[in-house]
Amino acid sequence: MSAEEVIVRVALLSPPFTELSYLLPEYLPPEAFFVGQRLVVPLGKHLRVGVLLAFEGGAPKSETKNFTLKSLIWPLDKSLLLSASYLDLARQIAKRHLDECGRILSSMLPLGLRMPKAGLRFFRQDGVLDLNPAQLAKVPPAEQKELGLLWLSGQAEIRRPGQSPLDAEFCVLCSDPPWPVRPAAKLQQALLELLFENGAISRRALEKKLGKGAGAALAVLVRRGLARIRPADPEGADDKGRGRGRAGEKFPKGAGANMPPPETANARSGSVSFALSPAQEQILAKLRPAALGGGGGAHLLFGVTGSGKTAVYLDLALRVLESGRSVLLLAPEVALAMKLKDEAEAFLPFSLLPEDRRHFYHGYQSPAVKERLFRLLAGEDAGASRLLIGTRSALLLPIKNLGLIVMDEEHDASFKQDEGQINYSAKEVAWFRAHQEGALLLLGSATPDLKSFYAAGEGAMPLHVLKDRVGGHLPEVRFVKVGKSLAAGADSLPLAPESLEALNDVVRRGEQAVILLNRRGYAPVMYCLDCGKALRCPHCDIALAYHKGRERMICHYCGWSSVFPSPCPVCGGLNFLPLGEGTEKLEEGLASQLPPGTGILRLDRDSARRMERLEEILAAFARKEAQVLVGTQMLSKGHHFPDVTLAVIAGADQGLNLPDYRAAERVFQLILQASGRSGRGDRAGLVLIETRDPEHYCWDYVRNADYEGFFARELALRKERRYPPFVRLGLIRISYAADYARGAEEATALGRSLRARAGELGLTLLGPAPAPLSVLKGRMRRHCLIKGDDWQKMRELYLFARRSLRGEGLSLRLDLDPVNML
DNA sequence: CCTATTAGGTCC
DNA sequence: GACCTAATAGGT
Repeated sequence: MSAEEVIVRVALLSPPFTELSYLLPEYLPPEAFFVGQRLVVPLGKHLRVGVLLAFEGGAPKSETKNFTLKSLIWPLDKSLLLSASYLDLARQIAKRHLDECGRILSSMLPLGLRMPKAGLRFFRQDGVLDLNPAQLAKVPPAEQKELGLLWLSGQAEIRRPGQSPLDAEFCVLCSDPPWPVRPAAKLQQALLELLFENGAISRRALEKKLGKGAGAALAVLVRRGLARIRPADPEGADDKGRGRGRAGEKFPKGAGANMPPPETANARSGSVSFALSPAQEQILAKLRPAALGGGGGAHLLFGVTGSGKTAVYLDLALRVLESGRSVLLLAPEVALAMKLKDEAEAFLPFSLLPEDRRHFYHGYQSPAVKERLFRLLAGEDAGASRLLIGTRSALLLPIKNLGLIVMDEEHDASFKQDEGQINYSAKEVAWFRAHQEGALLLLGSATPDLKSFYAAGEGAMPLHVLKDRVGGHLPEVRFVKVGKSLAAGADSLPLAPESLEALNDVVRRGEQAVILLNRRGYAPVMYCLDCGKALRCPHCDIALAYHKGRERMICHYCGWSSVFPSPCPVCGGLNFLPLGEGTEKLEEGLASQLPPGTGILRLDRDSARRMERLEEILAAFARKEAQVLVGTQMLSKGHHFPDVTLAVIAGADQGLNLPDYRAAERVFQLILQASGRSGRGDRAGLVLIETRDPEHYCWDYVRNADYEGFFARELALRKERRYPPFVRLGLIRISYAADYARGAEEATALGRSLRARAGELGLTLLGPAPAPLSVLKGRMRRHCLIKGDDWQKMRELYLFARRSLRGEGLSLRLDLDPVNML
């Protein structure tokens, strides 16, 4: 076999995400390639980006394969971007979830790094030659050879896309619904809805989604000030240049207002002091050596709201940075990450850490910004210490030389990714990263995940407790029984009379209140009075929620929406009755029940889809432009409003009856977090919890903010019912097209054979039962719940399930330790 | 008998 | 995911 025939293994970064083998092209020597390099490869008629995973040593086993190998086209990296440890991370996750490495990598990388859109520029004697990968593939061999030489001698560069104005220009929404456009302007409507749902989008993507003519519609919207076109990369190289679109920079001053401005911190750089309490000192005495020793491992910090966990994080961060290693601080939400950033900025001396080594990262940032930071961190030599603050996705950046990872609010469900097809958890990535780097992983929460707290109790990880609130008092908690207003009509009171009274008092005293209702929209159900049916999503077996502001009926599970009002699809009737209430209706109803002129703001995914709007709302409330803030669980987390003295939690029971073994834990965490919003200043706080079932065991512990009591009680229940942390839980999700007649039968048959196999493996298998959301996005869904004590056995069972499928129309997914049981 | 539609498998 | 192929249904 000729020596030139080198074969490489490549993981594709777009569907089908499989690993495939390619020959190296003749025009480049093997030395031009390395593991971790991104490559343009041909697949069928198209080009894809793949990552070089390995060089396949031996000669091709041609007799076993009935296809001819193709050569890859061209490398996309000149220097190492995806390090061995980065690939290892992806491979580990892939292995644990029985997924393709390529799919995992693709979910980890910024958009620009997965696209074969790059342009290659060659510097020849006679001038510059620009080629895209497709053109490159068609260049005659002799010339390819010449280009190969140019590449090797450094006379070539890879140009990122963005040349075309279609890619460089992003459309962004700059107004909120309802939009003043003619109902007949279908395209404009669709465009606005698209921007509302997806955020900023490039013009190319826009034209692809909405077809030709989208450009004209966009022009109209821009002219009318409803949308705007901005560069793909608003945080351009000249960082200070344009203030407008820079997401992260103008966070409400309210959040960090009690902190000294950065200049102050800078001035006293040498001896930074955050007056630490004895309790904090005591904990730090143990954590500092753990963080500085380089031994890695995870620690749990359990500290009630307001006990000063942040001070502990920042002190540790400071020490680790001083020791020359990098620090990653994670919060479950952008707004919280920003708050953390403000606090860090005030606390950490600039002399220790200049601007260019502090980074902020979150999902709202544009792909170009994400890619720039990715490249910056990947190109870094291990050495410089950096501070990176952000949300869960920041974990996927290739930051080197990590000494500390902090996950604040570690119990938060948003740390487990659940969108789309990927379901790995940030915590698992954090564990692995910490292990790789010998970094300390610090999990902090006022209401730790039961599993974490249990693990700590079992000695699996050290536990540190901060018991005392520094400043502020525990709020008083009262329960308000809501009666049988269930059948009452649309004009019933928005809240229980007792809550309204307390709310009025607070407003009259000039203080502030937050009201939490975990249901967005105006009304969760809309009945047709003519045929008595509720409006339903055509793809899911779910009632559509009425969103008054957007003038639409929306499916909260798949996002499908239709214009409202329009005739009932069943009977054509035009008389409707909205039933139940969401944040929109609550906001509206409150206006008439409070003193005239009372400011009411609403914070939920509808009102704060655009990040600028989220900031505006929080800032306006912090400036006391409104007395009442109504919102979903978005506002339960961590925001600090000193003048809030009342928190009303409406519909507190909703969560309790969900078909999920953690229902009580979630409600407990949510309410404790939310009640932490009340009475953080020097005035006493009051928390009112509206419930139909004041007897529920959960409330006893909520009343006294007794996490440990709740923990003990809940743990006993879990043990009795065989749920985590006493067993491990897995879910095999079975789905099939809704019109596939044999689906139910085949699922049952599969379940039968799985049960037998599960027995052999020592696992318990329940189901397949219809999933709680049994029809979603036009697919029937069933679940098999697996209980056992061995993840590997569950993987085996899943593999068995895949193998035993014989062309049935079923599709399967494995979800280990599911967060979402619906 | 011919064309439009769809299900299923493959891409290296 | 996007494409190709074969198999099918429906239409003239």
